[in-house]
Amino acid sequence: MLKKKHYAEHSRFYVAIDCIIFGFDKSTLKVLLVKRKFAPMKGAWSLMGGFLIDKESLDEAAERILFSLTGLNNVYLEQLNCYGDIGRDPAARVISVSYYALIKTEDYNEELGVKYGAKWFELEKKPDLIFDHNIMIDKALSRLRRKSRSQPIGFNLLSEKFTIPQLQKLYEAIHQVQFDKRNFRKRILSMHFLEKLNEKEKRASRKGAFLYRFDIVKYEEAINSGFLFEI
Amino acid sequence: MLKKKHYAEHSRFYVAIDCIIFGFDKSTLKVLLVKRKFAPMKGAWSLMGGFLIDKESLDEAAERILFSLTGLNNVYLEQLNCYGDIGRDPAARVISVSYYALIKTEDYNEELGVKYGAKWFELEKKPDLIFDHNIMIDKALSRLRRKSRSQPIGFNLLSEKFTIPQLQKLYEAIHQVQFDKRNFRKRILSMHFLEKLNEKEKRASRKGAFLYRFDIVKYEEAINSGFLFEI
DNA sequence: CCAAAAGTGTTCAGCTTACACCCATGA
DNA sequence: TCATGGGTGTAAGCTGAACACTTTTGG
Repeated sequence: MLKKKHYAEHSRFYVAIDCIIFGFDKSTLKVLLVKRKFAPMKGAWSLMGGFLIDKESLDEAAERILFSLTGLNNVYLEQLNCYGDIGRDPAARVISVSYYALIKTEDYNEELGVKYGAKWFELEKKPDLIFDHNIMIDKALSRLRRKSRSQPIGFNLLSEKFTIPQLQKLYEAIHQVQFDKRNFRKRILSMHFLEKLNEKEKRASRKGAFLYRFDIVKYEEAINSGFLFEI
Repeated sequence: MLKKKHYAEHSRFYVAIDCIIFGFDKSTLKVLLVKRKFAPMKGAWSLMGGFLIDKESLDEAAERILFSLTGLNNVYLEQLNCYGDIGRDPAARVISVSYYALIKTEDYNEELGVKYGAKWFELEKKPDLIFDHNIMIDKALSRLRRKSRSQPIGFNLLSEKFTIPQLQKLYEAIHQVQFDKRNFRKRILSMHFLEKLNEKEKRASRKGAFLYRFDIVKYEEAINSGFLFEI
């Protein structure tokens, strides 16, 4: 069998997945980190990760690893980069594929994370991480910033129902800028894919703010008729 | 040794690199494909690829593989995605990392490519490729389109010296749109990082067009003082 | 002298930005 | 009644898009 011989000549490598898990809490963007449970760098802060197994694709591996920490399925999850420098993991040659996830912090079950020593960190206050995980987070943040401007992925970080001020705070946290609230509301509502509900959120103010819902059907319709999302 | 045990439990995988090599020829964007030399799918068209070896990083592997086909070093090369679906290569489980390269077709040595059966294809006229290589090209093209609008990577596809009409044709080929030549020239020259030379390119017209050179120093200066490249 | 590509300014519309005051409510 | 955040409209400046004629020169 020529083909088997051709493949068999080559080396094989451990392949791992590392997940950058973003969450949003009132007004700050956070990342979920875990305490590493085995050597090398045991006890250090790291991204949640795990090794690829034979019976799953990369995307499936990322879903499995995300689920094992958060208990969440059907989460926004996107592949980022592949890291393969020779010494990146001092214990063995490991090729690692990074994914980032956007989750609703309210859905995240604190209890489950305990066994991994998981903790949310504001991005500016995160500890130094093992290997190239700091770089992974930097790149994930760049991607989130870029992509959230041209695609409505930010909604994955909010609850189903949210107010316009909450949405504005989210974009301000992601992009580290301040927006004028009149202009922001005008821009977002002019896109006509937020459905206004007859409910108010009253935790943040005495007056209360109307709740909205992202209407994916209207969004798709708009996109198909040439509309461009842009924040 | 606990750590060794932990790693050794896991499977290892073949890791490959596939290169999407873009070139630009007068007015069309092209991709360089090769005839596959071994089973499975022997004789079919594919991207240039190769297996990762122990002593090199992913980037080094991509450089080596690109060099083996084109004889070129110091080429614009950027990692794209990682492909790991279970059946993507029917012969074995292979995790493949795609890279795209932007080369100057004038530098490419036709002779070297012969041994791989390499051939340039216009994107619309390319044959069907093996495995997921068609998807890899689609994604590479999306990335090239997006990135060439906000970063001056397009110049990697032109010779050192080029005319404004050549540059315009390049952007028209990448983005599949027509630009108004007055607006295009105005926009590109207002950025002040093209150096006008005292030479004319006279192959394309009787009048001849002035040659320009991309001045990376001026470009960096502009970027550092807040300028945003945008086409 | 003519064909073929290079080169050159201005105008208008639409979008982005800046900006200040009233409203509703719980404590 | 007052403090707090929610909600609203308009004007000015700027940017992007549309548009036509002259220049050069080899054949």
